[in-house]
Amino acid sequence: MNVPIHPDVPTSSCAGALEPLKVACASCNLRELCLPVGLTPTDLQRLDGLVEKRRSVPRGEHLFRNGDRFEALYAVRTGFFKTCVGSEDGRDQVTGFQMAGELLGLDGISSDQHHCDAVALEDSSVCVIQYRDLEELSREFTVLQHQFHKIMSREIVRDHGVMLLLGNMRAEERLAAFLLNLTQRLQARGFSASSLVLRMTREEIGSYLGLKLETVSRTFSKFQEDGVLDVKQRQITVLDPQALQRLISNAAC
Amino acid sequence: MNVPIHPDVPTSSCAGALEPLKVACASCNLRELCLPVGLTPTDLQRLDGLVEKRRSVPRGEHLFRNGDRFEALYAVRTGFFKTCVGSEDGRDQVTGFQMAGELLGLDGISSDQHHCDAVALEDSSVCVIQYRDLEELSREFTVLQHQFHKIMSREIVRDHGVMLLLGNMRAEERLAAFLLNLTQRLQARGFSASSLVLRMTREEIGSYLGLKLETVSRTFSKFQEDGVLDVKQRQITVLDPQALQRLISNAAC
DNA sequence: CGCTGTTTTGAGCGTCCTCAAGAGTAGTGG
DNA sequence: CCACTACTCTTGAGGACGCTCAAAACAGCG
Repeated sequence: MNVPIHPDVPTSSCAGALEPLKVACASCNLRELCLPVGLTPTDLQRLDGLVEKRRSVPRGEHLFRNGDRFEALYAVRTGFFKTCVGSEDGRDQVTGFQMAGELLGLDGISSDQHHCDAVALEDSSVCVIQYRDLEELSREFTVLQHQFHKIMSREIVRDHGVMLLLGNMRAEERLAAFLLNLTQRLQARGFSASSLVLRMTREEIGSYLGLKLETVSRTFSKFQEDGVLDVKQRQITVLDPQALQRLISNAAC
Repeated sequence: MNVPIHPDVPTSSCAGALEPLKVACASCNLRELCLPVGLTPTDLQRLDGLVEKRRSVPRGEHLFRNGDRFEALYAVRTGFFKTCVGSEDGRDQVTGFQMAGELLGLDGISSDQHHCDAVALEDSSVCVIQYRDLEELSREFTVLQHQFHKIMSREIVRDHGVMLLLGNMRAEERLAAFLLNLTQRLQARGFSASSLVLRMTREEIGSYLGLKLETVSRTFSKFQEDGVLDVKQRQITVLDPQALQRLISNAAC
């Protein structure tokens, strides 16, 4: 388990059942990371109708699949997801890992059907946001509209960063960038920046980074030899974060 | 020059000066590819205020740069662009090539500043769409709002496709996918599907595909030897499009 | 405890990169 | 019109990085 520093951040242990429980964004402790960033408390009240229900997704299950009809976006409440796209000939590529407060399903807007699979990597729960409702409400709330656009744009910027990684970096640099990104996001959620538990396999990391699982494993081992990491299976301790940073900054040297 | 089949599609030859000429989307022959897809002619009339001016960008010049304040989106009217992101240590990655009817600048919404460079690869002209105006109008026109969301989502889906390419494909497959994508987009704009002129260097293609320019050149040569392409510098003729298709479908075999 | 899936590690190989030279093309100015 | 320069593209030879194939160690779970 990743150790929560802020005790009010939800952990997997409080994953709810799949009842359509009314959950107000106003009282959600993820509101500073999630869709309603920037909304005033009074706006938030009126937003209650938007997130009408939760859905829990057990580890290994799909939240949605490539080809599914698109109707809703999903905000991760607890747990951890991966998204992946597949090529015509069966290979697949992990396109991202999503944690609490992050949005899933944006790919579906383009043609009213999903273009990737979303799979829970641990027992998870999401808030279901009907896209029609979001469109309607964002016509009324300028702040919500703007925030939604920002989230989509941020996803585009993120994807461009991944392209840079896949197109230009070597194995060590890719893994370093991946780990730094993970720790930063965990830190923003109140977890330790130096100790983390990977929710995904070496193969999934490899798929995301454009590497084979053996290469990922070897690179972890090398980081351990160099004293940069302590690796015990999926339990990772970052001993020298600056070494990771140097890898991706001085990469050309 | 790519040979227009539909004579009403604009070519570079009619690139305008930089006067703030009033250009109505209603009378633009790109309207079926561009932002106002799906709007009725009467809606289009009311949209006139949105695209208030054009801007022409000579070959080699920047439309915007990483770090520039974000204020507007740009719809390519004529010409051809590349976008690229740079890493901390100076390497850069081409993240896309944009042609007539495609939107530039979506990356800027995330933090009110641009996160990539946009460079004209030939003398080009763009329609300037003030983002504030677009937000405002899309609150009024549901169709416009939805179309805009679709365009952002499509960009995300496209980026995921590029990740798949960069993460899983080998050099020949990457170049085949690139060429098929280009010819399809040119075809949608009324150009030949078999004959095209590349607007970018081997190095830029390589950067986009995560390859070195020598590898791109070698792969072009191999395609020529195999009778799949005819390559005369940047003048490309696709002799066997199905062979390209097979490369990316049967890739694993 | 045995089964299964994940991870580690080794050895050999292939694809693409690096370095380098030369040919082709475009733009500039005499 | 032709040299001159700068840039782009092609092609070759050698090497490096990551992949493939394979086996064994390890962890999780019924």
